[in-house]
Amino acid sequence: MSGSTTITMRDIAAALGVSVTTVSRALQGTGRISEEQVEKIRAYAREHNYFPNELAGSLRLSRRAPQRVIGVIMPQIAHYYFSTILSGIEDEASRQGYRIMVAQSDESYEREVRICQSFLKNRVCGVIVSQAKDTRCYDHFLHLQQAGVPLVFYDRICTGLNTSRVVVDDYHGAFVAVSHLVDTGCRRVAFYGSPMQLEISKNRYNGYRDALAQHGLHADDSLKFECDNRADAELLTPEVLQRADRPDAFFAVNDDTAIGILYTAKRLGFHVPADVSICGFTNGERAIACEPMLTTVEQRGDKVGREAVDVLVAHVEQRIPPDKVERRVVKTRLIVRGTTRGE
Amino acid sequence: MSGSTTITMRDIAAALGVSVTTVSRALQGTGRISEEQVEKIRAYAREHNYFPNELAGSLRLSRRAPQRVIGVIMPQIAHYYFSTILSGIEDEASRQGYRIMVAQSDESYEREVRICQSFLKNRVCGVIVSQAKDTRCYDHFLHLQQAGVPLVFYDRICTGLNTSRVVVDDYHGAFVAVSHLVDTGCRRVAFYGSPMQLEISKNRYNGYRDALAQHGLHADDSLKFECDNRADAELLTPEVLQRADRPDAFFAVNDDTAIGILYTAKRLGFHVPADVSICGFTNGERAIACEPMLTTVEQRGDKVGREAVDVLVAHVEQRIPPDKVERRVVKTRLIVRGTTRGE
DNA sequence: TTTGGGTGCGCAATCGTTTGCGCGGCATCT
DNA sequence: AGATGCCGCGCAAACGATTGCGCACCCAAA
Repeated sequence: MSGSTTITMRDIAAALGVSVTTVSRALQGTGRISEEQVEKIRAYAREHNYFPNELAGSLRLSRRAPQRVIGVIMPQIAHYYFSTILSGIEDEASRQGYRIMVAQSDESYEREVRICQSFLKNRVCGVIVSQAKDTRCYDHFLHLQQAGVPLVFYDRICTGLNTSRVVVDDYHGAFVAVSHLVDTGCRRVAFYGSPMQLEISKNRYNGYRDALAQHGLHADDSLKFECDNRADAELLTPEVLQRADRPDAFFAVNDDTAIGILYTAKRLGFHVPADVSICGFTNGERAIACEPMLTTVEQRGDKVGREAVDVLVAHVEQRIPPDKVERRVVKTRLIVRGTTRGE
Repeated sequence: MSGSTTITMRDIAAALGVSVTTVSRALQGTGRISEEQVEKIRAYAREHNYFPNELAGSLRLSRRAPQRVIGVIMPQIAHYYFSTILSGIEDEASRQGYRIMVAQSDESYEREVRICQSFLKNRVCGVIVSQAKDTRCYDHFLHLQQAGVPLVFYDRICTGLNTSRVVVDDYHGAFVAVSHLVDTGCRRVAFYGSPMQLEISKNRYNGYRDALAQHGLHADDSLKFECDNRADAELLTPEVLQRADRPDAFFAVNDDTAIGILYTAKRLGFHVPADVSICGFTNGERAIACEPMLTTVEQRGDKVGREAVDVLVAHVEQRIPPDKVERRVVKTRLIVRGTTRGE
């Protein structure tokens, strides 16, 4: 076969001596066409593996029904949490008959803007986005909205814009985790978090603080640190553990940081969890690769992705009006393992 | 603004009292239009943030130039190696001016077929795919080829089809890893691999066997096991280590399995690497989360992704004819860490 | 005054599909 | 026999953008 491009309805019509209209109606079963013709046309189409050109359809209907493609923007793809979210997005989108177009911003504002433009050009029907760290201006998101493209944020919410969003229950996750630490005998719990501008960090700190308060303890500011990766944790932890008023537990903003604390503590001769308890956040692959395995707050990325698609599709299909914002919260769950004492 | 859909050239033309043709030429700078008009039209377009409808363009040019969207099929997205590949794909595609449409087959043949159909409907210009484990029939891939859509396989190559492909150098990776084990004093190296139907497994086994042979050792069949995940490794390893002729080293097909061996060995009282050396394959997140850290063969997913896009785009842009297959191999590299003895 | 060339712009067709409307033929009812 | 209704099908417009062709105008040269 040298004919390398897909055939069109016109080709079928010509071959069978009927009009394009008849072919169209025969293929989609609408309209009054004789059984005989329908059979013949469908057979021919199957034979030459005809596929309708969605572009043409979407173009024609562009005013009424947009094409079923969702744009997805992520700061990075090769990252445990984001890749589980993406998996959830793909799964749910697929289930609802949508395809996804994916792009990573790489934490760059410029790339984010360019991605939005290309999504607009490609006529996606909606966009699911977690914004880049250095995004301060929201015009590109506004343009999408003005063009009638619904927007749903996840994980990193855009504080400057009031749109639908899906997040995990950071406050509750932190609250339960820290409660567990205190319940198992810890009295001085250190907090290793990201910069406080981030919603996530703020919420987790509040959960931490309130859990302590509920148990009659207070959050000691000298135990609150800005540290959210393993390398920094390995630099910071020795001095923290060598203080006279050293903590007997650590609550870290992610598993990576927690593992940095874990190995540093072990290297310094502390026993985990006998001397020091540690709790992370995420429950990624690493959490069960370390020794002892990490107690951590499970954050179901796949559910976040699914919910995001669900909200977005509801907007696209006008079951939720554009101006109404929907906020969904995915529950977190504490997974107790070896870095904290059993109850 | 209640006008929620993007404006078209017709809108601009109407507003400014010129023809659509003029607008088109003014915007893309082609044709003889007065400076004055060009300015006016561009200003208006910018003002109302006009974006060309790519669908219309692609439709018009469908016979000549396809739209710049690449379809990507993965068995699963939430997986370390695949997500790094996807990241590489996105990066390179973006750099070359393409967007990607991503779908996961979830290892299901039926889903794979449906994905191919929807890619055909959406008129992607090419497809990058790693096939599902239970795919035996290749018709859906053939349909893509017949429709003139170039195909590039990565990781899991389709043995029934002679297409362009990108793989990592499994043989060499295994050869170097096993050589390292022997060089550091190991004499009986066990092989934990996937079923031998898979190319990957076959190649890694051959590298293992030849490395032993080169050092005057021979591959003992009683040390070859079908075991490629942590749970199985934890079940299998105790009996292997309690044999009289037990191995003094393990070469595993992935990090997950290697970590299963590592912790099982430690639990049984063996010292790693003094008594038992272990080497994995992938160099994922887990490799540095375990203790001691894992010696492993680095497999650069991002490079695989980049190369795949590069080959595909060359096909799409006809720099490589459709019938010529291009095979690219991405180099692997041994990363020596704590589970093997230093040299 | 005619010819010629250049400039600024519009007409209309094209891509592949869907769909409102209408046309001719046949059967049925009055 | 004339009126009515249904059946099977085709015409043509529409979606948004691009482009070959040609029209009208102006200015200069003959």
